[in-house]
Amino acid sequence: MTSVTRTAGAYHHRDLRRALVDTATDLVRTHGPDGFSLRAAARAAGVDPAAVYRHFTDRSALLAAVAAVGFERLADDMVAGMAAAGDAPADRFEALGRAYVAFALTDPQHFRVMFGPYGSGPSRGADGAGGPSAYGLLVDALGDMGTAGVMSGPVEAAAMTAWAAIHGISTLLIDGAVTMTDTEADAAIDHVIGSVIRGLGA
Amino acid sequence: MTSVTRTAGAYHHRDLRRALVDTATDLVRTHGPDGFSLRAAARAAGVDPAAVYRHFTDRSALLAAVAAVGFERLADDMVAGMAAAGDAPADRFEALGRAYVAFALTDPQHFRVMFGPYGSGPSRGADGAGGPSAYGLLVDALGDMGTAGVMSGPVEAAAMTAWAAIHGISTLLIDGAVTMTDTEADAAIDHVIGSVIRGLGA
DNA sequence: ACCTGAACACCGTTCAAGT
DNA sequence: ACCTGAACACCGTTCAAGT
Repeated sequence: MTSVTRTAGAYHHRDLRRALVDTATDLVRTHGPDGFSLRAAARAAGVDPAAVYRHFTDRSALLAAVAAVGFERLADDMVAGMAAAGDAPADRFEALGRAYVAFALTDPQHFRVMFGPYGSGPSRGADGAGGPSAYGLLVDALGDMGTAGVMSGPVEAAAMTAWAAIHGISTLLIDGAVTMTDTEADAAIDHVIGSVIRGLGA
Repeated sequence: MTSVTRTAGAYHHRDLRRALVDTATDLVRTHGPDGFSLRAAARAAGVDPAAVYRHFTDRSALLAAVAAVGFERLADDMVAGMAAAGDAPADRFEALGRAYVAFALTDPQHFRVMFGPYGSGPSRGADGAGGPSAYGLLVDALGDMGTAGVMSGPVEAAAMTAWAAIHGISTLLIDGAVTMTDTEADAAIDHVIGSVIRGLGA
C-alpha cells in the first residue's frame, strides 16, 4: 500500500504553489510575459485553472512570484561574479555590473517580467530566500568603493546613476532598440561600465 | 442631399487606418499595452473587428503604428526642448535628455509600447512624418558638443552610453523599480544628466 | 482544506458573404 | 475595394459542487 508512505496534505500535490511558480517561470522564459497564460501554467502543473486561485489571487500575482524568483537568481549571479573578481572594490563593482547585463541578455523574457508592471522591483529579492537583494548588493559594492577611496559623493545618488546606466544598456540591448552585432554590443557594454566607473572616480 | 458632398471612397470612413491608430493610441495611453485590445479599438472606431485586418496584418502591427506615433512625438518634444535651451551645445544636450525623461514620466504607457516587443526602436520615428528620429537628434547633439570641444571620443560610443543612462533612469522611474518622492526623482534625474555630461567632458 | 466542472464575458484571427 | 457576420480556439475569473 502506498498510502502508508503518503505524507499529510500531499493528496494531489506535495506543493502546488511551488509547482505553479516553477512551471510559470519556465513558460515565461520560453514564451515571454505575453505568451504566458494562467491556464497553460495550470495545464502544465496538471490541475484545473480554478485551482490556481487557491494559491494566487490572480494572474498578476503568479507573475509577481515569477519575478521574485528572477531577482533571487540575479542576486546569486551578482554574488558569484563578485566572488570570482577578487578583492579590489572597483573590480567587484565591474563584475556586478557585468553579471547584471549578462542576466538580462541570457534571460530577456524573465528580465522583462521582473521590471514590467508585475514584479515590484529588485528589493523584492530579499524575501523568500533570505539572501541579499540585487539593489542592496549594488549599494554595498559602492560603499566599499567609497571606503577604499575610489569613489566620492553620497552612495545613494551614485547607486541610482550607476544602476540607471547598467539597466539602460541592458534594456536597450534586449528590446532591440538599436541593431548591433554581438561584438558591437560587447563594446557598448564595456563603454558603459567604463564610463560608470570613471564617473564614480574620487 | 448629403450624398452630393460625399467624397469618393468615404462611405464608412474617410480614413479608417488613421482612425484606428488614433483610437488605439488613446487606448494604450489610458489602459496600457496589456489593457489594450484590437476589438476595443475596432469598437471605438465603430467597425467590425475583422475590418482591422484590411489595414494591419495583426494586433502587433497596430501596436507598432502606435509606437511610431510615440517616436514622432518624442522627437518633437526633444526639438522643442532644444529650441528653448539656446545655442550652447551642452545646454541643448541637457534639454534633449530632460525632454526624453519628461516624455517617459508624462506618458509611461505610450513609452512602454515604444520600447516593448512591438515598436522597432527610435529610428522608426523618421518614417511617416519626415522629421528627424529621436536617436538622430541625440547623435547630432553630441556631434555639436564635439565640434564645440566640450566632448571627446567617438560620437557613436558616447551616444549609446548617454542614451543608456537617460533611458535607464526613465524606465526605472516609470516601472516603480525604486520608490521615490517627486523631489527625490528630480534629484536623481539631475544627478544622472549631470553625470552623463561630466562623463562626456573633453 | 483543496480541487473540479461548468459557466460567463471576453480575446485574436479566419473566412465566407455582402455592397 | 472594403466591410460585415458568424465561427473557432483560446483567455481570466467566478461559483457551486465534490472529496
